[in-house]
Amino acid sequence: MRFRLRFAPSPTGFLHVGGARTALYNYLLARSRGGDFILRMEDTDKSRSTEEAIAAIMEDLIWLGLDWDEGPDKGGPCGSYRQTERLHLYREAVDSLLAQGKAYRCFCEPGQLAQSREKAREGQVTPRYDRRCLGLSDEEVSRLLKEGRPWAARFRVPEGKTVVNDLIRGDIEFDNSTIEDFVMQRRDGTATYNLAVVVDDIYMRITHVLRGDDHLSNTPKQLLLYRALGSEPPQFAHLPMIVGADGKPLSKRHGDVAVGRYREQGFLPDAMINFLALLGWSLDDSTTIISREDLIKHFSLERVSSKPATWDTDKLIWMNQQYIMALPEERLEEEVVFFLERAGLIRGDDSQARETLRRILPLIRERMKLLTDALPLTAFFFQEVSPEIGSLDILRGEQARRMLELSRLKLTSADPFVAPIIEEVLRETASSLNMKPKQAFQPVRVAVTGSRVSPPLFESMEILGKSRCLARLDRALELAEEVNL
RNA sequence: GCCCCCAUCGUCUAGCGGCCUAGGACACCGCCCUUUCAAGGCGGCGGCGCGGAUUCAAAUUCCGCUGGGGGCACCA
Repeated sequence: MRFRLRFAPSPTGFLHVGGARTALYNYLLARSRGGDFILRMEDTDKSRSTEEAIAAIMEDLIWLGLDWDEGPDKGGPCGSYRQTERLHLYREAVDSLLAQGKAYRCFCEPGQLAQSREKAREGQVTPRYDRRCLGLSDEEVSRLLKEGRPWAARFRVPEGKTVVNDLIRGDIEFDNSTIEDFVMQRRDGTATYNLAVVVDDIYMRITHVLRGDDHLSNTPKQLLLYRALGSEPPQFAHLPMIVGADGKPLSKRHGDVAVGRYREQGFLPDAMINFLALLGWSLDDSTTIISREDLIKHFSLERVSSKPATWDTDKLIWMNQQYIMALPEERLEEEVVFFLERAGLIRGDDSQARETLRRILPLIRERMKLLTDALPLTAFFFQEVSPEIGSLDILRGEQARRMLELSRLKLTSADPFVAPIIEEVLRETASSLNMKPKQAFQPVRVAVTGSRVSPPLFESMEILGKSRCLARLDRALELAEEVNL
């Protein structure tokens, strides 16, 4: 049997990291078994679903490298991949269930139902539909229908027990008496989530459903529906939720939850995938960095944890740094150019700037945790600097002034103006002034880079070039004058 | 109130009865290297929620408790 899995988000917002992990696990299982990965939009909630959200979700999935075989944008053999375009299928299912007596029409007013539900809650009683419309006679039903009274279709939950055979948790038994006759079709004729997923998954021949834990208690309802519709249900696996530090489901309160936000902050998709994969799954007792290929090769449900995982941005950051350090030169350049260009520091088609950047990259790559870290580390190459407020005091004092003055003078005759020579000159200067290297180089660093934290000084100076270095030393000298007043 | 899930260092986890004086990674703290910051090296801190039971032997099995979470919609 060919594995067919799907990711079915409701397009009411951006792709959430939890959703991304669900998508990833579905993707990995499909790919590891040579199956299909399908994208389907659960947009039956018309009031909250938007086209922008559909586009945004697809964009984020593409960024993550989770490509699908069938989906709203590329179609496929199983009809439309948006629920709003499959309404007729749900209607047919309801009609058939109605005809078989496995479902019935409910004419109750939603408002009234909500009211009695409230009352039940207050009375600390389990709220459940009282099946009052199940008792309606055929005559009454046709009379109400003739009157044009709106109705919803409820599924008639049979007696007995329903067991969910979860691939991660094992068998979970539910007593059907704890399940109410749920609505499958609203009075406006649209299908409800439980009906729509089941019909779609049957129709799309989905073999495995991997989804969040929060759907576990919906599963028996869906199992009942499969049975009533005469279909073999897929295999289910409920993934533990991703939670915040307080153990509550991850939400905006905990920080960024939108995949797009991580992209903007300079995270690499590969790092994100690696991190997400390990949030609930492990290969063995020691693997932390694992490639997509290996993920596909080794992913299995048996090694998925059943315990909720806490989102840990620190670990994601560390992982991102690992990926930045391992990125091939050209790739790193591309990624960094994107951010530098966006910040207005360079133009992507400026070949001279690109050349400079290529020389800087080796100096900064192990200093970057995020791609955006390249900005403060490279800005001084592309624009004039004025020492930050916090660094001004480095220029203060007689020692600093003399170091700047002397090195300015000696550097004039440094030829060629390359790192080893620059270093030699500066070290000699420092020792002639009886200064420790650390103490002596900081003023120079601030003068040249504008900051007390920078890429390696001598190499940076070489790349910057002699004239600009001398000019910056001059400026710093002037500044030092002012600071000392 | 009812149903369901979960429980190893602060965090992600390994562990599927003896290999565990519980292993790895992140974070944290030292030290080394060092022109700043990183990177790197070395070392350290730190955990089986509690109580029963089974067994020669339990982190590992069973039961109870406690704690956390999810669900109980004409939302998905």
